[in-house]
Amino acid sequence: MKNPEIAAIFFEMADILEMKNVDWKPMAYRKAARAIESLSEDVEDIYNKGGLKELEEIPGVGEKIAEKIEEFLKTGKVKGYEKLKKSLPSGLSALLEVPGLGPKKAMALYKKLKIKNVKDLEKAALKHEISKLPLFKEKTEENILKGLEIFKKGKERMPLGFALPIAENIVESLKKIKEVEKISIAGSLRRMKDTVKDIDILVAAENSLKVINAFVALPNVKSVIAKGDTKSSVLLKEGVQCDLRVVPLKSFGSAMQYFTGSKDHNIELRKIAIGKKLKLSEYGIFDLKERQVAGKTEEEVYKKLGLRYIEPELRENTGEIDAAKSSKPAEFRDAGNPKDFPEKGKLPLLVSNVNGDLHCHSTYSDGANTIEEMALAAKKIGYSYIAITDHSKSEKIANGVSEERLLKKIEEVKRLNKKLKGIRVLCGSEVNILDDGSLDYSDDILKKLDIVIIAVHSRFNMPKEKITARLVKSMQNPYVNILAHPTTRHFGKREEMNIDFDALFKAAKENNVALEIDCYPERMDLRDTLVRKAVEKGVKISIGTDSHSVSDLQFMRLGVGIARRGWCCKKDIVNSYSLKEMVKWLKK
DNA sequence: GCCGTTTTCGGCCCGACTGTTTTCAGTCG
Repeated sequence: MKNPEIAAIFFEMADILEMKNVDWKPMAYRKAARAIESLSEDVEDIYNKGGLKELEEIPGVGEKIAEKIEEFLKTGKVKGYEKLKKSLPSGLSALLEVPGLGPKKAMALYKKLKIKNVKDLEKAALKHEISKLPLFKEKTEENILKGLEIFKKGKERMPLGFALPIAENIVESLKKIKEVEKISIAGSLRRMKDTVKDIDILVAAENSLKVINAFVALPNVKSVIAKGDTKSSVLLKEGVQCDLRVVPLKSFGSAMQYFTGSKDHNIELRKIAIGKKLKLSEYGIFDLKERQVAGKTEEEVYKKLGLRYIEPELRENTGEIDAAKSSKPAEFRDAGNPKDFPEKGKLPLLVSNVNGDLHCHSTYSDGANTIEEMALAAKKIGYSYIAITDHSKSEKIANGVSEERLLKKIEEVKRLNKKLKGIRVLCGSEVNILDDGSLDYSDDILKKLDIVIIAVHSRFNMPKEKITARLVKSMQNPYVNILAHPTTRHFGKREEMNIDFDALFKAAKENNVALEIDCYPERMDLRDTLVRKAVEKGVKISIGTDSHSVSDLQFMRLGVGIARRGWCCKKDIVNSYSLKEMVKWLKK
């Protein structure tokens, strides 16, 4: 997968061009980079399929950028990029990643103080050399030091599952202020992106200053980055930045729309507004005479632009705006006709909840709670069923279950199902996929289980053909129901395995094996864009929490968010089935 | 450099905060 590498080149080209004071090109390169970054398909596959023409189908990629991609794929280099890089010292463009430093200041620092990288910058700031410059005073120097702190901390994005509770706590605290009329999480957090750079919170209030003052005084605020009349940014002790914005109630809808993003989605909406001789901003939709014609609710904003309401998870400018132009209501994806859905010009009616959890551990392997405790917790959530899928025998480090203990577990689950009312325990296992694609238990054992999940837990770095063949073979076993965390990525630890996804999806469909969205915050695997591709091909998805304790069961909402970002309807998600439908599906 | 139901040329989203300024440039989201 060369997409991240290619996107990085274009991002850096944009940075360098910006420092050289070139207009518009940086914007163009960044737009293309963002588009390439969020593609589910490998750019190389796209090129092999249809050459330059096919590359130009990527939004933001035109003739010139397509040629550069071709050049990279053929030679591993982009001459234009090498030339740009040589024109400035290496490391200089990294200065732009320091909050508060943009192209202008970075260039001035380079020219006047020969600051070539982040290290030089820190040295100069600590020696108070920067404040001696004409354009930079003490305050600027202080801010650069603050920016350096954020730069060091904020290099990695925070997983959604960590950021969401932090944001919810802040919302709960601010709700107690009587001036707060409305409050909501916005930004990529509201769009349920798997990782976030910061936390955005929006408040409707007349007296904005009271709210801002309360915000910066919250106990988990480490330092204040900016504080104005309607807007403030702070660094939280948890190591993530949090932005608060306060608007009047009459603008709350358009502000929600604006601060939810994504950036590309918003730009498209503003273009639509201009086409209708309107202006869209966070304060509302305005006509030529600056009269507000919409903005109190988000629904109103989309309606005024001639669009159906678009769920936050879909707002990535990847076809949702065209789909929302249709007069047709959103619809369930038709499971019998996957090729044509979602029908062009139609929004999907997104999945919103599930009936059970199909990936959980108990004290039989490495879980913290007994099967009964897990079952009762699932019942409390309102589920109809829960699958207890402990590790198989070769997963020694996680107390993998021997055949003998597995037979005992089957008996225990039978007893429990007689005792428990209102929840059905499915006895299963998360079975290791061995190097050659065979499974860790014999078929004789597997057929005794209610549900079989399979997963890779070793040898992640096989070449593409080998890992793909391994996965395909494992899915061909007739007792297998779900492939868990298909790519085995782990934020900050492990990249996705090198898989031929077309082959994977084909095998999943042919063998009626669901692909899992593992909800563990560091995994979130399968990722959103691949989920979308999978369901477009008619592959079923299972959302599993991979719970190792009762409290982990709450991760389900994270996986549901990813499913929604993957345009999943109820019919695409196997654990939205009723117990009866589930039992039928498990029989294959 | 990209893009087109006003355009193949001439546009390119819009507004807040900060610092060093007496009206604005730079940066951010």
